[in-house]
Amino acid sequence: MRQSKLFCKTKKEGFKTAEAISHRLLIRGDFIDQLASGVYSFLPLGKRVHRKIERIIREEMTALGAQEVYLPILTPKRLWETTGRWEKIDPPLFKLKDRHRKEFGLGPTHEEVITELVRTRIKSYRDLPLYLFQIQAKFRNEMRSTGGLLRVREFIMKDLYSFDREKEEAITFYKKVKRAYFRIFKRCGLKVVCVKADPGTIGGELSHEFMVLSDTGEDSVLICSKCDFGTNIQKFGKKKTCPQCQNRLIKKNCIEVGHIFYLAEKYSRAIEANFIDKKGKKNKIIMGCYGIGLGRLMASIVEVHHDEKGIIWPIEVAPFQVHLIPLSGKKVESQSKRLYQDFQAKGIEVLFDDRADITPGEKFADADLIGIPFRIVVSEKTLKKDSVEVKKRSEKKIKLVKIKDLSRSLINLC
RNA sequence: CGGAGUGUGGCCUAGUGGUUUAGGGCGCCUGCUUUGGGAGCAGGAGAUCGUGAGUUCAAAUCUCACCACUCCGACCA
Repeated sequence: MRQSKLFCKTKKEGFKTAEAISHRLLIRGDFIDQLASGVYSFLPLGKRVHRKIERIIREEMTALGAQEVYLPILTPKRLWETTGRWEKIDPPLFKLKDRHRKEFGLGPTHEEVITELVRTRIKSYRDLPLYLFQIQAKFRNEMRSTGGLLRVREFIMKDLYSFDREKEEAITFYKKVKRAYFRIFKRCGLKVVCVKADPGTIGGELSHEFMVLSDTGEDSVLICSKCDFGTNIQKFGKKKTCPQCQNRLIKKNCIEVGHIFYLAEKYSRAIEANFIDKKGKKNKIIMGCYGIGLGRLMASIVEVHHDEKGIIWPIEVAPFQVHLIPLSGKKVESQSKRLYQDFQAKGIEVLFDDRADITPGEKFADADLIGIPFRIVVSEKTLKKDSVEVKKRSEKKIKLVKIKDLSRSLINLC
């Protein structure tokens, strides 16, 4: 992508009342634009990052044997009444009426919808287990939105739903999802703590939250200073030492990026989603549901990976892998164009700062703000040695690399 | 929903009743110059001072109402 064509206007100053660092940096870097409180547009850079996160999640879901579906956002009132959540769900539904005065809710989660879908076509134990997921918009009528993308009213969420024959099978899958979640967050460059949680209005018997440790977090957890133990503060009471290794527990702020629930029969009972087992007996389908908020995850990555100059994207979620920055000069121009084409041919995602009449300082400042992992500077100085400068966004040191060796070393790094 | 705060060109802001036909910086447009950390000079465009009502000879400035956004509480991915 040529930066001169990129729909992105970075700002030198963000708005001062925003508390969350991710909020300020994503706005300044023009990744997102706010339309209303808790309602955001994703601009090309932001959309690219979001798509990378989607890709990671989609891969991990597919690896679990789950199949992707699309479920409606506009959902009829009667479906919500089967579980009593038309009135009771918290945060409340966004409700609206059609021209015939029929009532609908904008889906904040899809247990009812998917259970209804599965009910009409799963009748036999032979059809189970079944795992379906969706990556789409959810609407939540929150009391208040906060911290940019950290808590919003419209957002893209991955929801996975599991349908099993019995508890043991369902719990085994639950554990598999838990491991998949750790992989997802790791690929996003995040260390998470998984803690036992309260099922809330989703309901069910067992649930775990995945927490990213970050000062901006609204939640807090107790983590062990030595081992990997972590727990919810309310659940743990006043104890000060780790039950696993007896070392000291520390309180940390955190952001909830994922939540998994073992639902058992809660929804299959209400919606009468049954199957016939081997012995010909009717049973309720055993369910689980597993959510990740993509925008919140994206903001959490920024909360963890940034410095005073801007964002430092982990390679797998970066909007581009390489930021190619030519300084002035005829030779520089032709050489960098060649590099740009070469990278594209090799499948390296590159943002080419071909903007004219922009001083080096401004290019560098933008590069630091946008946070692409590798920066390559081409200048008269470097070309005298048939080289370019390669700098990692996460490091201070700059390396001179011979142009003939460049593509190969980059492919290894990306 | 309760509490606190803010609202002045796209962004950051000065201005707290009267030479304010609202000032500056960034950004934008034109021309020249410049090119290793957000450049320089010259010229230019762009604002019903959140909205409405009121007080006053006079309102961006005071009063009231409404709206919007931010932050704290509760809830959540």
